[in-house]
Amino acid sequence: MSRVSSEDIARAAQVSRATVSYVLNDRPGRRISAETRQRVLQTARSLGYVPNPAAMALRSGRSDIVLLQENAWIPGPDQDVLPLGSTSGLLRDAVAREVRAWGMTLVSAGTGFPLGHALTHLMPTLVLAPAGLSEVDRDALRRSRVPWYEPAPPEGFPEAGSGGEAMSLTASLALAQVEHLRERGHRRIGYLNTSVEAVRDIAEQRERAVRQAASAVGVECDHRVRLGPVEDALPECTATLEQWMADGVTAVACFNDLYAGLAVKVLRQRGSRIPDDLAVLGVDDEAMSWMLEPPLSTVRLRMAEFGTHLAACGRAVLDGHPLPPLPAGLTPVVARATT
Amino acid sequence: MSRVSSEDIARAAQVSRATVSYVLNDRPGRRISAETRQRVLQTARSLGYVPNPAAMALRSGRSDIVLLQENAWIPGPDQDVLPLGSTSGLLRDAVAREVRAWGMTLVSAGTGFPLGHALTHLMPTLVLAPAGLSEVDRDALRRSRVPWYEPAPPEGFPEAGSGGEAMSLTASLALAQVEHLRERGHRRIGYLNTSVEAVRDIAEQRERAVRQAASAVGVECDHRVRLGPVEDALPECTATLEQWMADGVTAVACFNDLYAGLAVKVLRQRGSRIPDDLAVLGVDDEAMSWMLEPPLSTVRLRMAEFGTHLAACGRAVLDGHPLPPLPAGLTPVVARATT
DNA sequence: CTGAAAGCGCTTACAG
DNA sequence: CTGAAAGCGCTTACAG
Repeated sequence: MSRVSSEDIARAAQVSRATVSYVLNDRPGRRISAETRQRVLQTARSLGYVPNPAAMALRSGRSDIVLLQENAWIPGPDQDVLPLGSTSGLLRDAVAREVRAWGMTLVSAGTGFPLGHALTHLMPTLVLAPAGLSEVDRDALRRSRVPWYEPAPPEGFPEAGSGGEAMSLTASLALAQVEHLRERGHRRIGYLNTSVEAVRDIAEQRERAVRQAASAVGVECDHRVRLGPVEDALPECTATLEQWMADGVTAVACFNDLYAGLAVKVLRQRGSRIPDDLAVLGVDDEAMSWMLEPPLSTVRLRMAEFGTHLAACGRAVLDGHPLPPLPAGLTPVVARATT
Repeated sequence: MSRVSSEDIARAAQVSRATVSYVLNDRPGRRISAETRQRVLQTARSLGYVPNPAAMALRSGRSDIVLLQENAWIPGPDQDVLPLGSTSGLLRDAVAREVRAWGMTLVSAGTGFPLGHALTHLMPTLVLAPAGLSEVDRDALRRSRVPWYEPAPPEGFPEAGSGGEAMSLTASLALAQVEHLRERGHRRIGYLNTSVEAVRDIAEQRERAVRQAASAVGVECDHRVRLGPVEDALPECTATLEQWMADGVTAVACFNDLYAGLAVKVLRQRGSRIPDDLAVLGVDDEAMSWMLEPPLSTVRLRMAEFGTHLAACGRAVLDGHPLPPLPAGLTPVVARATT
C-alpha cells in the first residue's frame, strides 16, 4: 500500500488540494463551509492520511523532528567509556512523550558525533541539549539557524529574598548533596570528581556548584580530586581518601554513584567504617546502588520530570515565550547507609 | 547563511543542474568530461554543498535515516522501569558509526511508542531491531514497505559437525553462562528470570536458550522463577533461593546483573556463603557489578562489536546479500568472586 | 557530452 | 467560499 496523498483525499472529497490543505491545517481567514470541512476531515481519516514529512520539510525548510543531543559518553571502539547512568533513557522517553504531543518526533543520534552532521541530515526544528553544547556545536546551530535549548550554566544561588527564583539543576543537585551532609553533622567535606574528558564541562560545573553550595551553607570544601575512569582509579582513590581522612575530612560528595561506589569499595578494603570514619554520598540512584554494602546514599535526579521540563523549555523557545522555571523537588536525597 | 543548493553550484560551475547531479551521484552511463567533473566537484566542495535531505526524501520516497528500535524499557511516568544496563548506549554508538560510514544517519526514537509513528514521520530507509520486534510493529513495517533487520530467534545450537554455524547472541550468552557454571562443577542450576513485561520476549528467549544449553551440556536446570522489578523482589527472591538450596541447586544463572545483584544481596542477608552455598552469575557486566560484595561474576555482552555486526546485517538486507554470521567471542565470561 | 522539463507532495499567495 | 499555479530541491528519462 502506497501512501495516501492530499491529492487522493481531494479527489475522494471532491474538492481541490488547496481546500484539503486549508481544512487540515485549520487556516484562519479562510472560510470553508462546515459541510465541506466535515467531508474533508472525514475522508482524510477514513483514508488514513498522514502528510508526507519529506514534502512538508521541503516546503517549510524544516522537518518535524526534534533532536535530543545527549553527550555523556566517550565514544570509541574500546571500552573506554563513562556510561551515563542507567537513568538517561528515562529522560529521553519523557521528552519523547512531550514532543510527540506536539505532533513532532523526538530523535537522538548517538553521542560523540559533531552536531553538524545530524543537523544537515535531519534538519530538525529544534535541538534540546540537556547537558549543554560545545562551542563548535553552537556554531553549527547558529549557521543553520536551528533554534535550540540548553540549560543555562549554574549562576550560583538565588539571592536571599529573590522569591524562590529558579535554580539550575546542577545547583539544586549540589545544594542537595551539601545540605544533606551538613544535616548529618559534617563540616569538612571532600569532592570526588571525574576527570573523564567526555563529561568535563558538566564535571566542572558540578564542582563549582558544590563549592558555592558549601560556602553558602557553611561547610568547608577545600579537598577535591578528579579521578580517571572508575575501573582504574582504585589506587589513586585510596591514597586520596586516606589523605583526606588524615586532614579531618568526614564526608565525600561524589560526581556520581560510580565514584561513590568506588569510594565505598576503597573504604571497605582498608577496613574503615562507613559512615563513621567517612560518609559517602553519590548522585543518580543507579539501579545497583542499593545493593552495595553498605547500601549507598545518593541524590536522585528525577529524570522523567526533568525531561518534561526540558521539553517545556524547548516549546517556549519555539514559541518565543519566557522559559518556565525549573520545578522544585527534582533532586531528592535518598538516604541509605553511607551517610 | 541559507543552504546552498545544486542550483547554486550549477551556476557557479557553469553547467546545468542535471550535470551537477550526474557527477555528484557518479551516474554510470553518463560520460562527463573529466574537466567538467573536476570543476563541479571542486565548486561543490568549496561551497560546502550538502544535498537537501527533504528534497532527496521527497524524490526517492525514502530518507537517509536508519532507525534503531530499542525496546528495553517500561515507559511510564512512574519509576516502574527496568533499565537496560548502562551498556545499551554502546550499541547505539557503534551502529551509528557504521551507518554514518554509509552516508546515512542513525536515529533512535525512544521506546514504548508504536513503531508506526516514527515510520510515518521519519520514513526511514531501514529499521534495526537488536532485541526483536512486536508483531504489531512488524505489520507496520510491512505496510510501509520499509526493510528491517532483527536477529532470528535462537533456534537451538548448531548440530555437531555443522562446521561452526552461526549461533544467535542469545544462544551464545546462554551457553556461556551454563558452560561456565559447569566448569565450576555445578550440575544442578537455577535460572533467575524477570517477569517485567517490557522485556518479556527476550526473557522468554533467554530462558529457553538456557534450558537448551543446560541439557546440551549435561546440567540440570529444572528450577526457574520469574521475579518482578528488582526493587520489590527481595522477599520473593529470598524464599525462592532458600527453596532451591534445599533442593540441591548449587548455582543460579540470572537474567542480568540486576537480578544477580539481588541474589547476592539475599544470600548475604541470610549469611550464606557465596559461591560455596550458592554461586551467582549475571549478564551485562554493569559498571557497578565489580563493586558488589563479593564482586559479581557475569557474562559480558560486547555491545560495540554486536552493534557493528547488527549494522552489517542491516547493510546486507539493504543490498540483498546474505547475512554475515555472528562473530565469535561476543559473550566472554568475566569470572569474579561469585562463581 | 549537456540541457530543458517533469514530477515527488506539500502550502500559500493570487485570482476568481 | 474555492481553484489553478508556483515553488521548495532534488533526480532522471528524454531530447539534442
